[in-house]
Amino acid sequence: MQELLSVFKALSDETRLKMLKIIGKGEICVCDLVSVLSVSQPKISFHLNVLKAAGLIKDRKQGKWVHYSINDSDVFKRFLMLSVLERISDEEMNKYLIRLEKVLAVKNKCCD
Amino acid sequence: MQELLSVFKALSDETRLKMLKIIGKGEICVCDLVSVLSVSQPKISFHLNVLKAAGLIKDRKQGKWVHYSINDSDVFKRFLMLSVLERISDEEMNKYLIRLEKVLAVKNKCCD
DNA sequence: CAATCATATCAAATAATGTTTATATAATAA
DNA sequence: TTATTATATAAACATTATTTGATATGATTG
Repeated sequence: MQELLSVFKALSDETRLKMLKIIGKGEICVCDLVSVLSVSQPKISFHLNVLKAAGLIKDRKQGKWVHYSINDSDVFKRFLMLSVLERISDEEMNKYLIRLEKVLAVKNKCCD
Repeated sequence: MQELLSVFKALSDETRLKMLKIIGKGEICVCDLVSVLSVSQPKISFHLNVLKAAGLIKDRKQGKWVHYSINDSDVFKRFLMLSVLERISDEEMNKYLIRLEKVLAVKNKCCD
């Protein structure tokens, strides 16, 4: 039951759902998440930890950077997340998705 | 997004998951939930409220009693709950399920 | 009607989570 | 090696959620 609880707790926060929505678009590093969502870096790190502890995302270290992506090793969690992301309209994420586009376009600034 | 959050928040508490597991066995009144889970009545009422506000359960008043049951009007929520209940082993619920049997057997004590 | 029972609600106490600010670490670049 | 960059962590603080104990409400029974 505790593992299940950790997954629901991880999904019980607006910032984390937004983060998942962004991470769901593709692997992304911490600094890019920070600028896309424009929240403080320690805050992002804190929430990344919660999501990772719940097994929803995984990380990959590369030099100074840490890239996070959806952890698809567990079918139930993956299904849960996808059905969730589907339920968050792109409309209410628009602001962030636009910034994501920009960040991905200017990929030289960070993470490469 | 807020509605989705309310569902996950509702599912983020051990007492509430246990309650859902019991309610999932069939409609049950507050006093029976209290004795099956042996937690205080205001606590049960509080959590019933959270579950109901999230649209996971519904109530039915009958005289002094209020009977709660799974709200199956929303397919996604229902699916979510069922897949959750499936993941909580009957083993870790055994203690409560035994008490539930007893309560249902002596149905005259309460709720009829 | 008075007493009792089932449930809800409220305020206060407590516990759990999230946020901020400052600092640490580890990799890289100068 | 020193400076810089990306990320993590820790301590203090703020916010939110849960629990408790007391009381209210509304139905029922005697």
